[in-house]
Amino acid sequence: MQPRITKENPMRVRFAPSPTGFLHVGNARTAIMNYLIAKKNGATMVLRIEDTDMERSTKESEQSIYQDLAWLGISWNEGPDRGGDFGPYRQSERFDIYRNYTEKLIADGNAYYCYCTKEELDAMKKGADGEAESYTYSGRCRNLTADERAKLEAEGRKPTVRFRVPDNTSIVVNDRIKGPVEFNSSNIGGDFIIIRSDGVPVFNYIVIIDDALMKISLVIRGDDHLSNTPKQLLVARALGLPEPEYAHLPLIMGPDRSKLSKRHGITSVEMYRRQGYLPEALMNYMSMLGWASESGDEILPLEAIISQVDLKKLSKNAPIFDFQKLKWMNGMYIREYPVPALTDLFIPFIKEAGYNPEAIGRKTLEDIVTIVRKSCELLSDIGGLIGIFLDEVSEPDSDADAMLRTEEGRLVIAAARDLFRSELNAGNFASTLVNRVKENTALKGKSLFMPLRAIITGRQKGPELDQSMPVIGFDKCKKRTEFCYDRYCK
RNA sequence: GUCCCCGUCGUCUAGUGGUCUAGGACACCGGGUUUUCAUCCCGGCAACAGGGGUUCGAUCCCCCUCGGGGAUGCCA
Repeated sequence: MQPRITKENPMRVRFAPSPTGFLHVGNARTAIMNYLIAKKNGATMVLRIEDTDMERSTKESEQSIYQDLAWLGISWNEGPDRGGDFGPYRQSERFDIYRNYTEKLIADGNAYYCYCTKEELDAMKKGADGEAESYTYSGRCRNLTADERAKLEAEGRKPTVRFRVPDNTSIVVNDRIKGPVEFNSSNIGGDFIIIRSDGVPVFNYIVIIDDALMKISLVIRGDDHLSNTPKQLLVARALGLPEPEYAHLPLIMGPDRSKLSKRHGITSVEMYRRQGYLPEALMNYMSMLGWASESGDEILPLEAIISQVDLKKLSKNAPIFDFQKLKWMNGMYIREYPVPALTDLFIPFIKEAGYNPEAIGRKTLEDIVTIVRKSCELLSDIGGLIGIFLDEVSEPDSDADAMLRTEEGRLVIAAARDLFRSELNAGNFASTLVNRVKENTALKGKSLFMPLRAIITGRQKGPELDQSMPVIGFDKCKKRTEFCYDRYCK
């Protein structure tokens, strides 16, 4: 994506993850929406790393976020990894910037030092009629004199800095998705901490500074931030900073309607990749979560999604993540993908299943992929299927075993063995085998194919038999037939 | 508790004051094609949370109730 910061097109969006673990699909959706909207409008997309939670933030997480975004096909114009005119793009590298603003807030009387300890705060909460959740900070450090401060300081207390929330002030968030949402400053929880006692600033404070300084015009983020937006807006007003527009995306839910989390299933983008989802499919599914295209089509190329995406069309309801539908969509992508490229995508999963792609050969690989893709919803599904083509003998599974023990099964085994020993050759054995067994046994349809399938593949399900047999090859098919004869017909 | 958001098939959604017998997709069920499983095709099941208004007429507009979610951290 080329940056286009022009007078005609100053739109700037940002994705601001915390590097505290793998990229979660909920965050991925936020990233995707930012990307789609940026693409649609020719906007600049900023990637900002919000790493002020020193305990949980790691460099490895940051790297994995880059990787996961890149895998999805999301690119950005400015960020820690590629620079830009509004850096640094890691909050941990911007503390000097925040310090200046904090000093200004304190000088203007919009913020003050608070010497209450965690323990004292906890005690006050508990004291509040046992209703800890309705407690708001009393503001008891609001008007400390210099002497009082010095005394507290002498006790060895390290102060936090709190933002002084004005009384009874209306704050309206003009949200592009929700519409105008009105809050009153009196019930946003009282004076909130903006600098921890260790000197590290908190998210609610610096996020608005960064958005302003990075000239973000539209903040697209999760719904969970909506309630905190008035705090951020209050900070912006106290500091005289420009306010961005907002679009709060409804949160993605799990099947039980609570915030999607690990206990609902796979939630990290990384795991989707490892399980054999195609980035295009994940991208398609997540992009379309919450709205529908005009035609009603759900499988759309990225360009079509970009041209149709629109914040106004987004549903206000929190969608439930439908693992099944994503899987279906993935299967559709696997079936439509160009075979050479698809083969490349399958290769890691073939290796994982214990087979060596180099030894198999490109031609055979592509033949296998062509046949097998119809039975795959995930790339990893090939692991359970590829052995059919490559193993010397197919050990029958329980279904196949049961089939081969029947009278019909043994009849087919015997007939096939005779044919392999007499008239069949490597030329066109596949179709000949089917037709001659049919003639010799007078079986047809299911009762012909199921035993044959069991003999050749050891399964009752799988890729199309007449296409598979030529790829498996004459020798293996013969060997497997002899194997079955020895086991079931003696 | 308080503040805020949301409420159309099980799920994702389309929909508009009358054209709605509420449409599509996933899932599920049934049928067909495939000399077989799968793919593919066809069909079926299934929803406007409830109650008041406003209106000639409400799924759609307003209010209340109920239900769900989020926020309320020296997390982001």
